[in-house]
Amino acid sequence: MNQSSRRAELLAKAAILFRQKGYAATSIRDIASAMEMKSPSLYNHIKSKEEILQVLLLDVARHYVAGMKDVLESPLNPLQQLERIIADHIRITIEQTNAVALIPSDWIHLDETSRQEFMRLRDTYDRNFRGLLKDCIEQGYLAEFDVDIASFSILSTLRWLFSWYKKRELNPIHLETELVRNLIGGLKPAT
Amino acid sequence: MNQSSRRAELLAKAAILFRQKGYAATSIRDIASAMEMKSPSLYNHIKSKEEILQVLLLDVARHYVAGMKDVLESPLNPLQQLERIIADHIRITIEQTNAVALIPSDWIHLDETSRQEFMRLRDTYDRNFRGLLKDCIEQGYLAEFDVDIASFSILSTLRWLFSWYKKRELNPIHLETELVRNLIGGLKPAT
DNA sequence: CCTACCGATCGGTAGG
DNA sequence: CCTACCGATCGGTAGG
Repeated sequence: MNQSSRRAELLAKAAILFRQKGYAATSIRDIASAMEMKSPSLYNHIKSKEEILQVLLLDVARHYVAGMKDVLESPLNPLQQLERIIADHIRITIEQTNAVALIPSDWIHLDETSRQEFMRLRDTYDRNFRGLLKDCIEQGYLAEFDVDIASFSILSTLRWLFSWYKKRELNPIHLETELVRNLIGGLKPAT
Repeated sequence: MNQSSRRAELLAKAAILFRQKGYAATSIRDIASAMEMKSPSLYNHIKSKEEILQVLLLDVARHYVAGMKDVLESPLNPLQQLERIIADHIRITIEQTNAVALIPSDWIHLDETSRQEFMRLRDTYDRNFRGLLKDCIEQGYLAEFDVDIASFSILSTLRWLFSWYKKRELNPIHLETELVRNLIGGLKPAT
C-alpha cells in the first residue's frame, strides 16, 4: 500500500481500461473510479494521463527488444534463435496481455518524443527480425523467399496473439509448437 | 456535387481521419474542416458521428463475407477456394485500406446494435475459414494441424496487411503469391 | 450551407 | 487523499 505499489496498481488498471475502451475514450475519471479515488488524487501518482500510456507502451517495447538482444547474442544457430524469439514473443504477450494490446492502436496517442522512441524500438525489432531471417536463408536453414513479406507475416501473427489466445485454455507450449510449425514449416502434407 | 456524392466524400475523408487519429480522438469539427464546412453542416449528410463509423465498418465487413460466400459456392476444390479467399482478402484490403484499417481497433466504438452485427459478420467469416481449413485437411490437401491456431495465424497476417503493404510499391500478384506460399507452404527448403 | 449556442464532459490545478 | 473549480472542447440542435 505504499506509494509505488499504488502507482503499479494504477498502471495495471489503466491498461485494462485502455484496452477495453481505447486510450482516447478512457477518461481520467474512469481510471480514478477503478482506483476508488476522486480524479485529482491520481495526480499524486502520475504526471498526466499521457504519462500512463508512455510507461505502459515503452516498458513493454523495451522488454521485447531486450529479450531479442539476449537471443541474438547467444551461441544458438540462426534457426534456433528464430524459434527462441517466437517463443519469447508468445511469453511476453501472455504475461503482459493488456499492455501488449495497446501496441497496435494506441501508440498514435503518445506525444512526439515518446512516439519517436516507440517507433525507434519497433523499427529495431523489425530490422533485427528481418536480418535473422536473412541469416537463416544464407546459411541454408530456410528456403529462398521474400524476407520482407515473410517477416511481416510472422510478426503479424505474433502481434495479433493478444486478441485471441485467452479465449481457450491454451497450453503455451502447444501454442508455441504449433505456431513455429505453421510459420516455418507450413501446412502442406509431408512429401 | 449532388447530395450523395458529398456524403461519399465525407465518408472517405472521415475514414482517413479515423485511421490517423482513431475514432474517439477525431472530432466532428476535424471532419467538417476536411470537408471545408462548418461542423453543423455535416448533419445534412449524416445522422451522427457514430453513423459514419457504422457505415464504414459494416460495409467493408459485408464485403468480405459476401466475397467469401461466392468462393465457397464455387466448384473449386477446398485448397483452390482457400487460395482464392486469401487473394480476395488482399484485394479488398488494397481497395479499401482506410476502412479496413479501422477494423482492429475502432469497432469497439460502435453502438450496441451495430457492434453485434459487426461481430456476427466477423464470426461468420472466421467460422467459414476454419471450416475450409478443416475440409482441406480431410480431403488430404493439407497436413493435420491445429485448425484454430492455423486459422488465427493466417487471418492475423491478412488483417494486418493494411498497416504495411503501402510502404513499398508492391505488386499485388507478387504479394499474393508470396503469402500463399509462406502461409500454406511454409519457409523450409524443399526436401 | 451558415451563425449562434447548449449542456456535458474533458484533463488538470489550487489549496488544504 | 479530498472539495471546489477552470478553460477548452465535445457532439449536436435551433432556426434560418
